[in-house]
Amino acid sequence: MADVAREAGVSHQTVSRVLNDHPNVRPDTRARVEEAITRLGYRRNLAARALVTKRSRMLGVVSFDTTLYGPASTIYGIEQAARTAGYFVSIVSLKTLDVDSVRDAIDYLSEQGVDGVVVVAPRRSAGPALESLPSGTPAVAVEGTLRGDVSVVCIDQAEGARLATRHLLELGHRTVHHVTGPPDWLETEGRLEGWRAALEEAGRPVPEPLPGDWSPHAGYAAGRSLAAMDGVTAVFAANDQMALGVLRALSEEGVKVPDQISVVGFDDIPESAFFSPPLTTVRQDFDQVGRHCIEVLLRQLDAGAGTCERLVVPPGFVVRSSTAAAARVP
Amino acid sequence: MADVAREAGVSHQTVSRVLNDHPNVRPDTRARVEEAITRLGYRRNLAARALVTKRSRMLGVVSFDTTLYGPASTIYGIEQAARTAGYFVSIVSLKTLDVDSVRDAIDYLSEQGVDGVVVVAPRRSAGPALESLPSGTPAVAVEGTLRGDVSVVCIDQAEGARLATRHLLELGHRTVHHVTGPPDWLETEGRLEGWRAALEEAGRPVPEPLPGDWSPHAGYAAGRSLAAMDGVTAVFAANDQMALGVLRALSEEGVKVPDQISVVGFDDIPESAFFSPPLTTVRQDFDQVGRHCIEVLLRQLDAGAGTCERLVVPPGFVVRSSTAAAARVP
DNA sequence: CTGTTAGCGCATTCAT
DNA sequence: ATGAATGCGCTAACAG
Repeated sequence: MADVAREAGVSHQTVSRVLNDHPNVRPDTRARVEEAITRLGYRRNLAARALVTKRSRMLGVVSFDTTLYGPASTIYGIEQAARTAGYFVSIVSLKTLDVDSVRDAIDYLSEQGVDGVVVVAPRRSAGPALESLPSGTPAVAVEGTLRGDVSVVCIDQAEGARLATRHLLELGHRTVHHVTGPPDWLETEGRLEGWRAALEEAGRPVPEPLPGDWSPHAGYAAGRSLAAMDGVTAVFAANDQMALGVLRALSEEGVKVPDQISVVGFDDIPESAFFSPPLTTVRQDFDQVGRHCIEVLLRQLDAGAGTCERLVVPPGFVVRSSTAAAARVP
Repeated sequence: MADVAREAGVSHQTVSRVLNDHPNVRPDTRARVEEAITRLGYRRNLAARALVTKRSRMLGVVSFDTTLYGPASTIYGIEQAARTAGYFVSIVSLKTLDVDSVRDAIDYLSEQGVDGVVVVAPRRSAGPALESLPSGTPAVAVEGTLRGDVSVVCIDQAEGARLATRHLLELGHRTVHHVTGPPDWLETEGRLEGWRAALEEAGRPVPEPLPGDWSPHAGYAAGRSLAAMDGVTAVFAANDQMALGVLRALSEEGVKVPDQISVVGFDDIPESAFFSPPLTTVRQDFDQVGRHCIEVLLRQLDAGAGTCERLVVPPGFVVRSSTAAAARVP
C-alpha cells in the first residue's frame, strides 16, 4: 500500500480511503490513486484489515457429507448469497456427525475468526457442539437443533411428508409404507412424523416403518422386503435415492410401478425425472434455504447476536409417473 | 494472548512458543501455559499470525457448479486432505465458466491471501484466467489447461473412454455411438478422443456423436434419436446422468437394454448401480484427485512455485447389467 | 530455556 | 481534503 501511495504521490491513508469508498477524497486524487492501484496490480491484505477491524468478512460452514445432493445444493446457495454480500465462505465437511467432530470443526473455524457460522448438521446430537462458539458469534443451523438460542432455517419436513402421504391416500391407497432415513437425523424424524400424522388424520393403519440410511442400497433392501409383504400398494421413501433403490428392487421382483405399487420420494434430485418410472417426489428449495441462512446471519451481525429467528421454507410437490390410483383389490 | 501469559506467569512469547510447538520450552512451563489456555478458552487469532508469517494457511478453490457429483466429490477430497494438512479451504462456486468469472474468483481469493489455489474449471476457456494470480502463488488445475506452466491433476479421460468403447467392441458390437458432454469442456474432448481412438484402432466406423450437456435431459433427447436410428446396438454416454436419460428414452420406446442396445456411462455416481438396468460405467476416483491436488500444492509451497507437475489418475471400469453381447444381426 | 524489541499492513483517531 | 501517529495480535530475531 505504501508503494501505491508513493506512486500516486499521496499518503497511504488516502489510499486506504479510496479503497474503502470514503467520501472525503477529491475526485482527481481518487482517480490518481486508482490508476496507481491498477498499474501496480496492488491487492489489499485482508488479514491486516481483519486484524484492525475485528471483522474477517469470512463465514464458516460446517456440513456433513457435501457429496450428497441436499448439503451440496444448500452450500451452493450459501456461497452464492455470501459472495454477493461480500463474504468469503470457509467450508469444513465432516465424515461423521458426532458432537466432537462438530465441536472441533467449530473450534477450527473460530480460530480463523469467522464472523458467523452456518451448521448444516441436521442431527440432534450435533446441537450441543454449538456451545463452543465464542459467545457473540452469530450462528444459524439448517434443519437445526431445537435449542431456543440459535437461529434455524429449515424446510418443513413434516409438511412434505404429509403432502406425499396424502397424495397417495387420495389416490385410493388404504395405507402407505415408509422407508426412513437414518436414526437421529432431524429430517428422518420430521418425515416420519408427517407421514404418521397424515395416516392417523385419515384414520388409517400405521405400518411399521422400514429403516434406511439415505443410500440407494438401503432402499433396495427395503424394496425387497416390501415386495415380499402382502397388501403393499404405496411406499413413501424418505429420499429419492432410496426411492431409486425401491424402484430397482421392485422391478427385479417383477412388481410393476405404479400399477401394483406406487412410490414417492423426497428431494427432487435432478435424476428423479428420469427414473423408471419418473419419480413423484417432494421438492426442496435448497437454494432458498442457503440464501435465507446468509440473510439471517447478516441480520444478526448487524443487530448484535441477540436476535434469534426461525425461518421455515415450504416444500413443493412434483407429481410424475411413479404414482397411480390403487389397484382394485379383488 | 497477553491474558494467557499473565495467567501462566510467563511472557506472551512463551505462549507463542507453546502454541507453535517450539522445542525450547520446559515441559512444566508448557503444561502451565496449556492449562491457562484451556482455562481461559483462549483461541489464537490467525489473521494476526498470517499478517506476520505471510502465510494464511488458507487454500482457495474455484469450481464450477459444486452441485454436480464430480466437482462435489473432488472438493470433498480436497477439503479432507487440506484440513489434515492444517489448511483451511475457501470456496468459490461459479455459475458460468467464462474467463472473466474465473479471473474475478481468483482475484477475490488472492485478496484474501490464499497460499494456493485449486481450479476445478475444466474448460479450455478458463485457462488464461490463472494469469491473474499473484506470481508465485502455487496453483493446480483439475483436468486442467494444457498450458505448460501450471500443475495439473487429472483422470485419464481418454483412457476411460477407450475402456468403455473397447468393452463394447469386445462384446461383439460393430460400432459404438457416443453422447458427448458440452463443448469446450476438457472432459468432453478427452472422452470424445478416447472413444474415437478405440473405434479407429479397431478399424470400425465412427458415427456422428450426439451432442449433450451432462444433464439427464440431454441424454433423454439423445436416447430418442438413437431409438429412431437403424443399427444402433451400443451407446457410450459421456456421463452417468446422460446415460440415465438414454436408458429412460430407450425404455419409453420399448427398446430393451441390454438385449437390443448396450449402454455405458462415465463417473460411477452412487445411483448408477440402481438404474434400470444397473449401469456399466467408468469409475473416477475423485477422492484421490482431491488428495493429489493438495499434495501437489503443498509440494509447490515448500519448493517455491517453480515446479510444475502433471499427475494422471487412471480410471476404473465397472461392469454391471446395462451391457451385453451384441444381438445377432439376422 | 525465557523475556525484550520490533514490525507485518491496515483502519482509526486526531491534526492540519 | 489530506497527512501523521497509534495499535490490532502475533511471530521472528536477538538478548540474557
